[in-house]
Amino acid sequence: MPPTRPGPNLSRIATSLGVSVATVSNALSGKGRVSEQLAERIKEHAAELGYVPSQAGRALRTGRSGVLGLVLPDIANPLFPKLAQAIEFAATAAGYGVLIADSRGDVATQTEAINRLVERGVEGMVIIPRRATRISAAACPVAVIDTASTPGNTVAADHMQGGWVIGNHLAELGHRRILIIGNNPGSNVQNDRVGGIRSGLRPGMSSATLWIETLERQSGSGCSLGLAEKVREGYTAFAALSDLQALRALTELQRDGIDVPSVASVTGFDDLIWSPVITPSLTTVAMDMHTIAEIAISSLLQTIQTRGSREGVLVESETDRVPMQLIVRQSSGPADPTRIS
Amino acid sequence: MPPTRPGPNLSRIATSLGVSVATVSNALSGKGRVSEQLAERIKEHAAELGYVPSQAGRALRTGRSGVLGLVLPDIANPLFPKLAQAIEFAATAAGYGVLIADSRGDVATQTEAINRLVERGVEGMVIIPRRATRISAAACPVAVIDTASTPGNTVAADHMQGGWVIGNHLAELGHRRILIIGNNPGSNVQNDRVGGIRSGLRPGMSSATLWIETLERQSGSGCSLGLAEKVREGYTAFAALSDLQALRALTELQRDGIDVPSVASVTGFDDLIWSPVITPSLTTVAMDMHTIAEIAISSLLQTIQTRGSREGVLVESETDRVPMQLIVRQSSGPADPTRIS
DNA sequence: ATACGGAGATTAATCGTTTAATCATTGCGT
DNA sequence: ACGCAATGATTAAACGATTAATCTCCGTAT
Repeated sequence: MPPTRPGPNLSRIATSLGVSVATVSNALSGKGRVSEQLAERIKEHAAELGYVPSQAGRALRTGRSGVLGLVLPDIANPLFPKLAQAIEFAATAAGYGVLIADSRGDVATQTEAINRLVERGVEGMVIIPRRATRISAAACPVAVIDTASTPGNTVAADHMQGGWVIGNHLAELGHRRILIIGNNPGSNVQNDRVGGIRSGLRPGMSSATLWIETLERQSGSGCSLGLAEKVREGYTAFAALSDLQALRALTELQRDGIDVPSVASVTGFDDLIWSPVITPSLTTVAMDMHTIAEIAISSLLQTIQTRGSREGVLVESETDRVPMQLIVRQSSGPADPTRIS
Repeated sequence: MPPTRPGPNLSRIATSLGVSVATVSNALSGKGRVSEQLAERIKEHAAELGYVPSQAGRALRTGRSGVLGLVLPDIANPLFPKLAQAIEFAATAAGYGVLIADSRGDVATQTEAINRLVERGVEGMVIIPRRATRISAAACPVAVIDTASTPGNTVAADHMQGGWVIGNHLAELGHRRILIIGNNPGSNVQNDRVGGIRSGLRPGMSSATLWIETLERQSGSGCSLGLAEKVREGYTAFAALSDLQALRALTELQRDGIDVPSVASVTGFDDLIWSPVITPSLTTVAMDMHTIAEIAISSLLQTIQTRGSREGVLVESETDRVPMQLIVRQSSGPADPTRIS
């Protein structure tokens, strides 16, 4: 009982016009030798019938599914919407579909998710690895988006440079003591950002780093970061490694009656959805997701074309880091001259 | 030049074991009549060779692609990660893959995105419609997740009840004047929430509604909401229709030196990522994404099974609204007795 | 002895598309 | 006229999996 498919197919168009299937295929794809008029007639008729080619049939014949996989091991990451959108856009522009797979943070599930994608016949995939998990080559070309210092990284924002931009920005505003607020010391991205920030500081400036996960392991999750105390100690700027942590810092400061930015400046990373709308709006650096996705997809597709879609390769690209852009808003300002030591 | 596919297929296994393809297929699917021992041998050998069935071949023959579509017309919505995760989880559990499509807010693009999914052979799709766009039945079963008052809605959080819970919560805290803060008056979801909140208020309480988009059209985007003034007017509670607006309200109040919650309470909707970590942490109501996704997927699959995957139907489910759950945190508290009129 | 039944396997058709190979027709140069 | 090439179309063979139909034994009942 082969299920009778209702949609028109090549053969239906063919018999209906009294020509052969091959001719119809050629006419629609513009590949073989078909006369102008006939090709035109065929196209018209196909459109009339609302013909949509069966991806299944095509995939079977050509071995190309026209689908890429997107693996998100850390889907809770709030920058995911932008990323997914950019990837989907780039893939769609190239005529590909995007199959998502989520591993909910679990490494075993990640492997399984990758396998599922392979079974579904993806020609390649884009992986945003969860914290420093090493991607063992899958059964197809893989593009990794993480950070330049991650081995096997294909392309990513230039987190170092982004850090530098922030460090430099705070330096120019006259800040001397900077507290860097990160989430997890095991993250390659966050470490690169820390390094970047430090490289942007001037002689005479000092910085310390506060890791929230470490703190919360002692004081419980959702605990105070003790920033008011830090302010008393002389810190005038808080450079968070993500807008989420920046938000946490900002609200804590405000709650404790410390004005931002007149008393202390706060900066973030990634330009997440809330950054423009909070008060004060958040100074941050944005990744150029569009370009990153573009590069990831195009080098992925190039690898697929040259080496086939069944070989497990880590895709490389000429441009492996894309500059981040500083967005100055209201949360950063000149250091209070009365408070700098 | 049919590209030679490297992976083992049924026929390779068959010849390698000296049996027929059909037998191998039967053994692996457990369908036909194959002796115990032979079936065992075949399975072993298949596993050894790392056989993965070609979805293309299977899809072509059976007409079932094993793939569902997820249409997100407003992918920038920060609740997307949770949603995508829940949908992907439910679909994976049912043995389906999830193809995403984004229409970037554009209605024309939305139609095109739906068509692309159909071309890719999805058996059905889940659509989260952008603001009140009516989903004209596509060429396959469609489950809509929006709100109960949307015609054609399959399942959604019970936004009315969620609103009621918030209204009731504020009433119990002794608030009298409530300002409801929404984004867009054209959103079904937001309107249901407004109605819900009002229904939770007690006699003697009053509420007004502030639509941010309307305000921004006059005063420019990112403008102040003028909440300090509202506080002076006697409002003691601000009920935002989304955590994003709640965050905006909260930071604006704090910036203006108004303490939350001792002077004014703030509540949100959706329990977005930042709600637990800001200071004060945000009182909100959460959607049960897991259950919603579960219901959407299972009724979608049921429709596909009974009516086939080529008929454009709006899927219905017995349970069309899933209760929301109040999460009381620090941003809401008793109304200041000296300030209630 | 013959027919029957059933288990265990194979044959072959089919899904829809692509494409190399082939065939038929016509025009054109010598 | 005859061969040759170009053009326009057809034939047929895949791709890989599924499945209805068929075939082959072999044991057993009539």
